[in-house]
Amino acid sequence: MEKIEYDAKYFNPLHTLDCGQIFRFSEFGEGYMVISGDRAAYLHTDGKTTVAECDDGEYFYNFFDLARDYAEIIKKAESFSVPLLSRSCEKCSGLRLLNQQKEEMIYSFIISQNNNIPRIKGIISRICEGLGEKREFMGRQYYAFPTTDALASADVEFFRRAGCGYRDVFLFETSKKIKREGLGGLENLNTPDLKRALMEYKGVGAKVADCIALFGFSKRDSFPVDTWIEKIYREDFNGKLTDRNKICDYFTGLFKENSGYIQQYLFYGKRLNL
DNA sequence: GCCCAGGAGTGCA
DNA sequence: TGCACTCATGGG
Repeated sequence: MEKIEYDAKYFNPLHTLDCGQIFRFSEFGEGYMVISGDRAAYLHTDGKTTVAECDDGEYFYNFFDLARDYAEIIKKAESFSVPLLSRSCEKCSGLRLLNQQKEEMIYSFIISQNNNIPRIKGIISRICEGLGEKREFMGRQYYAFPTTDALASADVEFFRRAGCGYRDVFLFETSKKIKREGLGGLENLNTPDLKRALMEYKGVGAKVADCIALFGFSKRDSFPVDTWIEKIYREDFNGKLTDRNKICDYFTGLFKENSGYIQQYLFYGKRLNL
């Protein structure tokens, strides 16, 4: 077991896990058990130091984005002098963006469309239980995210039974496309090209593509626009546009390479009613 | 019963 | 291109 320690001011387990970027975690011990792909980690903090315990330290060091200097990002974010953003930076400075698994993000965010977070978590969990390998971590059982082949072997009814609703066909077709083509063609694309390529998947529109690019491909110049961001745009930026694509262009033009980080601070801050 | 949830596909003007 | 309609499902 490896142990990673980090200053809690810039690594808060709750804020990092609860902000809507990840759906596979649960309360465990004094903190949380976090699952990514087929790996697990135990994340906890005493308020001074945050600790991640895991079998693969290198993987989770990257997963938790620990090479990135968040003090720098927050300083930049506060320079925009947007009250909501500054309040969020102050209270949620420990929110880190995760570097997650590409395939897992594609499925997760297709499921997320027109859906709520508790239900999304339940659906993903049932898909993993149905098709993923059983594993154990620190005495607790969990299921790995299914392999490409396992997902492609499932029929439409499997996804329906997992509670996906009308998204069952999207997931079914996505599984076939990934098995057929792999994800290699999505490597080394710039963000606009990646976004276009992701939107070739059924059930992936602009917003979902931005989430996959941001969390799965570490494209921090992405800025997903959902119902909450629309609300923030109107109420906190006095914006008048209604077209989500144009709202996205507005924010990425403003925040540039820090768009993704700032989007999360805004999104989470608004949801916490800061 | 209603409305909403980290929206997107489809058809029609 | 723009816009309305529809799509399961669970929670408040």
